Formats: sequence, structure tokens, C-alpha cells
Amino acid sequence: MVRRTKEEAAETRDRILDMAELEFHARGVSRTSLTDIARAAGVTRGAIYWHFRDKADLFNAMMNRVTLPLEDEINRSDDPALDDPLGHVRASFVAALRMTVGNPQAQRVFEIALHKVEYVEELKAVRDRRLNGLRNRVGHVERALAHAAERGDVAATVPARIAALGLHSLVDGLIQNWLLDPSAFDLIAEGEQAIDAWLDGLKRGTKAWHGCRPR
Amino acid sequence: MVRRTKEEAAETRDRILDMAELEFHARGVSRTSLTDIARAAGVTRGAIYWHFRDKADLFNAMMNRVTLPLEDEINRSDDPALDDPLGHVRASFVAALRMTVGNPQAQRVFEIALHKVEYVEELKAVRDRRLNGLRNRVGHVERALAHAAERGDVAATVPARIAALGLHSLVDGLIQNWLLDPSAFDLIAEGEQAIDAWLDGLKRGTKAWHGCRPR
DNA sequence: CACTATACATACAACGGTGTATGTATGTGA
DNA sequence: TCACATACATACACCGTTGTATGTATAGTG
Repeated sequence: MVRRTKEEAAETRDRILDMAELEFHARGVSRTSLTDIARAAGVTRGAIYWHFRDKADLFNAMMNRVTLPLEDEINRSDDPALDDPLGHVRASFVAALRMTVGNPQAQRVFEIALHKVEYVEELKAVRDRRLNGLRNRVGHVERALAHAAERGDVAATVPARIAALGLHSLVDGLIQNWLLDPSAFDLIAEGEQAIDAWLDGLKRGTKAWHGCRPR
Repeated sequence: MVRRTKEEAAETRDRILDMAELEFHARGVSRTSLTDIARAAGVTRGAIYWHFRDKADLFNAMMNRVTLPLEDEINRSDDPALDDPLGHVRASFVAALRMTVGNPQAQRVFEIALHKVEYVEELKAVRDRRLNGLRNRVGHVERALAHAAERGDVAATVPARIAALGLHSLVDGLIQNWLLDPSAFDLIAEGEQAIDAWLDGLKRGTKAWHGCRPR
């Protein structure tokens, strides 16, 4: 075959990543061979081995394309310059729901990460990245909620750590359950209600409810 | 080899299932060969093919040993005869947390189901079972919370559906995050606090907080 | 006590996937 | 323009896994 220019080579690399994403999503990572991906991308395995060391390397490259941008927004929640940390936290998590539903690529990659890969051996790097991302997010949200508590936006009866951990787990669980069956519920509308229910609970605090129970 | 008695055959079958659980957990389902499992169990592949049709069949049998009992307790929450539906819901989910931490077999199987298997092709049956279990649980919890609302145990401002979906997602997310890194937080203690925060939020309702905001 | 189904072990054939070595034509810089 | 690096395609050897066919000794059964 003909030698390509650098630009064309970059396109080839992107095509390989795109097709890897589709194939992994359709057949699972372990059952997808490099031959499958090569055929789908219109190249041979030679091209894949040129751009990537092996399947694990290709998988990591594919994951990193999508997961990074979402992290950033949430991780900015504890910026002391923000005038409404609680609002920013809320907006960030709602954005995650919207992205899950509205961005097909993100949806595929999430589903691959959750249901179409086994976190063992070489692929543990992905698990570690996911783990670190989780720790970071919870940490940022915790500090953001602490700021909100200082400002009086939320009651301090629920520790910020629990509030952050719970919120993150809630949204994580919602996305996970929805991906199992997108027709089961409306992730954006009902998910937003659940987030608000959690945040409203934080606003009013836990122990002081005896005197103002409704009904 | 010698022909075994029925009792011994049942033991062989159990050993195969036990070792499959360990091997799947250690190396992932797809990377574990039937030869691996046979060697660990002290038999040959012939024994496995005698007791199970193929690897997918073996996998399903292994999963069904553990996941069923946990379901039952939660699914009883909407029994109209219960005098404290809300308390039963709370106890069921706390029990799930305790089982995750305290029962090593359950812990392994959960981790396999969440991180060590790809839900494609033959294994989709497991995904379907998980999906049905999820729908059922949410349904039962929803009805239980509706009972609780009728009894005045919780305010009706948050729809029972959202309350149930949120609670389930919260616990699901907590377990999922904890399994990624058990040292990250105390699943039982902090998880229980998160569950209580959610339930307390339900008790007090959502819209009526303006008049009784603490501090 | 003979016979059949059981509970495996052993043997065999086939295939798919991986990694690497090699070929090759072209872009690119000196 | 010449030489080398680039961007692949092709070819090859190896191995693990699967499914099945076959062997075999015993447990159960009439």
C-alpha cells in the first residue's frame, strides 16, 4: 500500500479508535479481535500494531477520548471563587445525566466501561483511572458542599463527606441502572428530581425535623 | 477414574462452582478457561462438560447460587401485613450493605457481576436477570414507600417512584463504588448514614422547608 | 448377577487469535 | 536526489481453547 501523509495517518488512527468503540460496544472487549477492528476500519492488523502496542493500549486510548471532559466540570465545583457552589454541583451532575442521554459516543463508552469489559491484568489501568476519578470527584464535591455549608446554603447536620459520597453514588447508580435499560425511566427528568430530593434534604438538615413535620 | 456415588457427584459439582467463582474473580470470566477451572477443582474438563453444557451455563449456575436470597428480603417490603414498611425497607438495604462487607462469597460474586464479566451474547441472560431483579426491587420498594406515605410515615411530596428509584440507585452506587476500593470508605457506617439522610429527606418532604430551615 | 446408565478421564481435530518478522511504497528532510 | 524514516500490508509460526468423540470403571437396578 501507499505511504500516507501525517494528516492521513492521524485520520487512520481516529478511524481505528472509532471502530474499536463500536466493535467493543457490540461484542465486548475480549470477544473483539484486532482483526474485527481492522476490517471495520478498512485496514489490516498491521496498521493497528503500528499505532498501538496491543489491544490494551488501544482500549486505553479509546477510553481517554471521552471520559476526561466530564470530570473537569465537576472538579471545578470547589473553586472558592464560585458564588454558588451548591448550584454548580447540581448543574454538574445534571450535565452528566444530560450527556449520558444525549451524547451517543459518551453513552457507548460508559456502557463499555460498565458492562463490556473485564477489569483484570493489563486493563487494570482503566480501573485505576476510574478509581482515581471517583476519589477526586468525591473530594471536590465534599469541599464544595463544605463551602455551601459555611455560606448557610445547606445545614451542617449531614457531614459533607456523606453528602458528597451519597450524591455521587446516587448519580452513579442512576446512570448505571438507566444504561441497563434506557426505557425503564427518564434519566434526565426523574434523575433531576432525585438529585433535588437529595439536595433538599441537605438544605434542611437531619436532626431538626421533629418540629416541622408536614401533613 | 472411578465412578462416583450421587452424593460425591454433587460434591464435585459444587467444587467446580466454587473454583469457577474464584477463578472468574481472579482472572475475569473470558480469560478463565475451562481447563483453569478443572485444574483448580482437581478434575478434568470432562467433568465440567458432564455437569454443564458450556461456560455460559456454568456461569449462570454460579451466579444463581448467591443473588437470589438477597432479593427476597427486599421484595417482601410491600407486604401489606408489615406494621413498619419504611423500617423494613431501611433494614433490607442496610442488610445488603452488611452482606456485601461480611459475606466473602457474595462480595466475590457481586464483583464478578460488576467488573469481571462482559454482558454479551450468551451471557446476556445474566444481564436480563439483573435487569428484572432491578425492576422488581424498585417496584416493591415503591409500593412499600406508598404504604408508608399513606400511614403518614413519610411526606408525599416526593413521588414514591422517585423515592424508590433514588434509594435503590443510591445503595447500588454505594456498593459499586465501595467494591472498586473497599478502603475508600466504611460501607456499613457511612452507607447507613447516607440511607438515613435519604429517608429523612422523604419524611420531611420537599416543598415545605422554607419555614423551618435550621440556623 | 448381569446390565445399563452414570460420572467422569482421555484423546483428537479444528480454529481463531496473537505477536512478530518481513516486504514495500511513499513522504520528507538534508 | 538520495537516503532514511514512515505508514502501513503481508506472511508465518505458535499456542490456547473449544467441542466432541471415545474409553472406562463403577453404582445402581431389576
